[in-house]
Amino acid sequence: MAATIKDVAKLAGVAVSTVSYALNNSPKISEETRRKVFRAAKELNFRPSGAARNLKKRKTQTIGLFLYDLGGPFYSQVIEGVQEVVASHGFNLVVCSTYGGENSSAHRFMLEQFVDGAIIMGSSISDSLILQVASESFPIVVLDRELKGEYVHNVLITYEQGAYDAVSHLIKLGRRNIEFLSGPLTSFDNSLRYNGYKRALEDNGLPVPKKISLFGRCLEVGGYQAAKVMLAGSQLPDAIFAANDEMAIGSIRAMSEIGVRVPEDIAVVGFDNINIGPYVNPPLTTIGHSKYELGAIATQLVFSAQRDGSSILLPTQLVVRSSCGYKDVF
Amino acid sequence: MAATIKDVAKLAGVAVSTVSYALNNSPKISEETRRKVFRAAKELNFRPSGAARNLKKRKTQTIGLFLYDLGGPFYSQVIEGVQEVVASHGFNLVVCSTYGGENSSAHRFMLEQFVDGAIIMGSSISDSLILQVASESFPIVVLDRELKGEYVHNVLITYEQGAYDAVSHLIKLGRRNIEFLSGPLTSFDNSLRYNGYKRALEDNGLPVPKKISLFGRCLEVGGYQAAKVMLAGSQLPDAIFAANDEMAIGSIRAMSEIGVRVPEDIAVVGFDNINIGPYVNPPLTTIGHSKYELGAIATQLVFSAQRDGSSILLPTQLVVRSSCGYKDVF
DNA sequence: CTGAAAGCGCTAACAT
DNA sequence: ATGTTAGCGCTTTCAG
Repeated sequence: MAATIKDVAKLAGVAVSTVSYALNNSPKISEETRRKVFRAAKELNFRPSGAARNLKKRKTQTIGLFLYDLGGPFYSQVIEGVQEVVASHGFNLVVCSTYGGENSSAHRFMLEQFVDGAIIMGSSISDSLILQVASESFPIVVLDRELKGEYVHNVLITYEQGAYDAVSHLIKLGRRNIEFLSGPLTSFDNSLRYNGYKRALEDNGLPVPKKISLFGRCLEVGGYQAAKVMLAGSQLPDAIFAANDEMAIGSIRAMSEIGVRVPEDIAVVGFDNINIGPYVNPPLTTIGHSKYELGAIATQLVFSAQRDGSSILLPTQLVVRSSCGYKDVF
Repeated sequence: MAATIKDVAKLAGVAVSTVSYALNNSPKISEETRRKVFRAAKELNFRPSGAARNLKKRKTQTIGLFLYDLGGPFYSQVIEGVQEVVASHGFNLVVCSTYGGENSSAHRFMLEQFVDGAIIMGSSISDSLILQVASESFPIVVLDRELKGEYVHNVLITYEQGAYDAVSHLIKLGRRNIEFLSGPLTSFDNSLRYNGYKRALEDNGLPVPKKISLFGRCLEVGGYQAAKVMLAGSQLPDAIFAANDEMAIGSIRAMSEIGVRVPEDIAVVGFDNINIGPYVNPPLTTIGHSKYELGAIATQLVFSAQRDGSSILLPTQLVVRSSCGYKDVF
């Protein structure tokens, strides 16, 4: 049985309240008593119970970051941004998966108020749940959807514009037959990217293909498979705009396997500017945005404790490498 | 003020214990009462307090995964392995950074028994802390060091052998002057890799360079910088064995910048087989090990609840791509 | 400066 | 099948 504050009090010959004060460095306690208490605590190998403290204080001093999939090249940088500012506030950060729906750790943590605030990315926590639990004592910021409510903030990225820029770039380079490698249709991000794609085509008087290629989640294999079937078609596009870099990379792999040259035969633009980008062959032209900043700003919003939900928009920028052709650099 | 179980009891016109039983689906409760309770709970927007439950039950049903840096291509797969088996036990998973030493979330969580078990990777949680807190009710598994104690388990990878294999591969391919791109000297993993390197050289009657290249943590830039200075030296090696893939990739970047050809002039082997490996140019020959399995097995060990610390050793294998030359494939 | 005591919200005997 | 009640370990008035 682990020692409690009571045991420490007994050993030190003081009251429990004194122990509590001493351990929390309250100025009320004399140096001598404090030392006695610390000695006793060490001797008993005392470790305070976080659960008891949380219960009493009705706070946990921790922020939750809830993501669908904890791996993923995209997330790692936003995690860093979050981590940094959470730590600077002296809070703890837990990152949990939303995988598993109702039974996911993230769900339980939200419901059971294990955290004092949350940053949510990915759609597997429902709007209604978020609105239900958000409150002054539990601010929430969502990263990839528009959701209005008290104590819920949004930080968004100009994905639509980014997609528009990507496709415009392709068009400027002379590509005319540009196909979209899509992520899940239910994804807000994905639809934004599709919209930008469509608008760029229309603004340039190009027809919008009704067919879009789609293979499950935005993973490398998804891009690979989608490209495989695209390549098996009768008429090849001269460019691909992928909903994200991983899919773009997958598509490049599929093409190189059958000898289609990138960018000579087919140009490729990705989205997100993940770390691998510069290393693939050819180095990937893509749309970048600051993932670190996304995390950091979101976290600041959590701490801002504003009742009125704000909505922050972060820019994207085209990052030119060579997967669209050497005219890329101009 | 959020509703408590007491409020629910009052509204439903039953005792608090009845509410508790009902909400926890105890069979003791009649269907009718259960429904009444659920209705009341819903009406009050009742959410149970995890803190109170944890305090009462002295368990949290959550496992902590403590890593130094939550991003990193290496970790993502081990996280997946952990996530999966934690979920299959119906537990929650929190992943926290050990960054910040004593004040890191990970530290606090260990100390304040926020989790029922921990998986620790990276050395910033001290051996003594681990031994201090490990117990029947708090099993710990460490992933990258040997540490014996009750309720502490190790899962290790045959890094030494992997390094041996990597360097032997290089030697078989005719390379004689092989340099080691080292990670932090304090790192257990790194020293294992160095030992394997050294042993392979010795077994083949090759001299062991006293110089090793070293630039901070095992990151891409570290490899880049280390390679830069190496390349500035008078006598170039004909091969590089990097302590991990990221450094290997960084070194390749440094070389391609000044026109040193890989593998013609200098062959490169990495370590860890991270996801990017196949995409860099040239595709990286490396030493692989199953990171998913590492996480999954570690987690099973947490749940095994054995008093005697066990130590599991996972194998590595050479994965041949083309950064060591086309004779690679044989 | 220190001690006594009242809970925080829940669970689980135990009693009915 | 349901109610009463005693804590879990801590913080924090309030008294001294």
